[in-house]
Amino acid sequence: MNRASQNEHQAVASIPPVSTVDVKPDALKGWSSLAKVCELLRIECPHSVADDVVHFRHMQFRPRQCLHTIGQPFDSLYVVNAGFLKTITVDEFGHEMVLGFPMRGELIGAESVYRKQYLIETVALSNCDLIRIPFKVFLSLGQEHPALAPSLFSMMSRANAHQNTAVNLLGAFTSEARLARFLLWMSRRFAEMGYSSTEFNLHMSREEIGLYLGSTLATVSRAFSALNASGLISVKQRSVIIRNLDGLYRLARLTTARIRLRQKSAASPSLVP
Amino acid sequence: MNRASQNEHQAVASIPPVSTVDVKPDALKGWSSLAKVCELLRIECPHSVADDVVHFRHMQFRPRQCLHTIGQPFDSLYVVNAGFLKTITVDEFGHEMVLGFPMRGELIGAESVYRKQYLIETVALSNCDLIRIPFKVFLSLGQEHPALAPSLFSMMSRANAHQNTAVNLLGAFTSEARLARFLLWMSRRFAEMGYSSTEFNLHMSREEIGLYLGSTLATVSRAFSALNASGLISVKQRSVIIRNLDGLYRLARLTTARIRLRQKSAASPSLVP
DNA sequence: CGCTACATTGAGTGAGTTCAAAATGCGTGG
DNA sequence: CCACGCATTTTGAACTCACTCAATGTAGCG
Repeated sequence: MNRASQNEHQAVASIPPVSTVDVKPDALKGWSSLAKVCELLRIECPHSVADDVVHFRHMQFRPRQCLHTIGQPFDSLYVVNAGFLKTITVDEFGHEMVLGFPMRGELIGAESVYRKQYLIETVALSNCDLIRIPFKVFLSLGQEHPALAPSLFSMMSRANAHQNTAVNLLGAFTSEARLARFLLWMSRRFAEMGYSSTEFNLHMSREEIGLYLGSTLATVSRAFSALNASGLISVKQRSVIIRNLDGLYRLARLTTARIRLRQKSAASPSLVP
Repeated sequence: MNRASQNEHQAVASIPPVSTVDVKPDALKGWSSLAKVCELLRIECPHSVADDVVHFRHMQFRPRQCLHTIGQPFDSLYVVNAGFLKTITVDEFGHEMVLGFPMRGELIGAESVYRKQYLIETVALSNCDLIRIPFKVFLSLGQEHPALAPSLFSMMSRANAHQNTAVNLLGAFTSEARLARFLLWMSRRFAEMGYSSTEFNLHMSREEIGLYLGSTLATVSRAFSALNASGLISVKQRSVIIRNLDGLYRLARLTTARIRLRQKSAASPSLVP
């Protein structure tokens, strides 16, 4: 229930270096127990295996580093312990699409199991600390600890469900509504991680957001400016402060064009137009 | 090869004509072996369990019938043996989104495992014959037949990967290019099912396609008309004949100038040197 | 203090949405 | 068999949002 880390907003603009938020202390241990992994993924970990001898190796990545590229043989899943990443795919004629932005507690690689090769490319957007789960170990866990099997399937399922929520973002037609939904969704995810739900740093560029939301760099930037001008958020570079949650919700629910920032004065009465 | 079935439109819940196309003969048996299910899903089925005593029950649905609604307790996965369906979700504001169109050989429900309740609503678009896999049985399979476990995870993974391919369709292309991609994708799926890849019946309405592709009924209809007029396809209501596959491909790769996002990964060598 | 990335903003245009009317197909019932 | 009604689809006309191109502004880094 802690509302940790108010430390980024203005701070981010001025103080760039290795944030203590991005790399938690315990990431430095180098190994994590199964219980820790389960906790990260928010799935049940039967007591019978809680003190298991199996431990998982941590791996650190720096911005722009790739975990894996498309076509590479699949061997491991990853669980994000700290940091921010993006997953992308390149279609049959070289068009790049952004599929998601994995964060703490999320599983990477679930879609690549069945083909035995990675279908996506995963790139670190910040310093990252990931827990590597060799798929062989993953399988053996299910064998040796029957009580754990349901959780393993839950892991896979959650990754799938996550994709669906992402699709929901695209349901809004106007760029501003899509961005509003995106921000609300990010807000929720930051809250789940124990960070502030109103002040956070998006670690991706405008272009990456655009590719994710199905629009362009310029449009995303304009949408940010519009939300900023209407007082719903404050945005400076990649750090965002949500000023008016209800207003954002109202905007996010708009599926259709027609009325947009016509209601901006209603959204923030404090700001005189 | 069997043509697409023109046999159903809005065959209401009054007439249950069992189509010989949509419901294959062997679907009438009522039960399927594990081997059959694996074959449908195109995953390996170890010989050791091929003659297993476990059998799965078939269920028939008629157009507009729901398999399950959102929030209902999750208990079973389904594998499509015959027929066409849609999966939808309703976001927090009541807006409906179409997530996919499951067809023969696809798994339904993978995203709902971890919450123990269905996150989606699945609706039959035609007469359907589905194989029900109670999740308890699914779990016990992994326990009793270790050799099968990898395949079970593959099933989950495939459902996930499927979602990703779907996202690819939504790239910021023109409506005609999106529709072209959609048709090519459907063509491939029909081919995989053993049907004609050039003549088939889309069982969904223009509106459902629109909700899936992120545009509107009218735009989808116009795109159909344009493709029809250009001779790439012939379309009459929901039945489509692909006349010029190469032309469709050319159109599908056509992008309203969306390029770039140059990748310069610091560590792993990327696809393009 | 440059350099290079990224972000903001402007102007013009085309594509897609909206609203609305007409047309088509299909089932029902006269 | 045809007339009618309903649902879906097609098409038209106006509007406007978002894309493209391009210039300017702002960080961050050597």
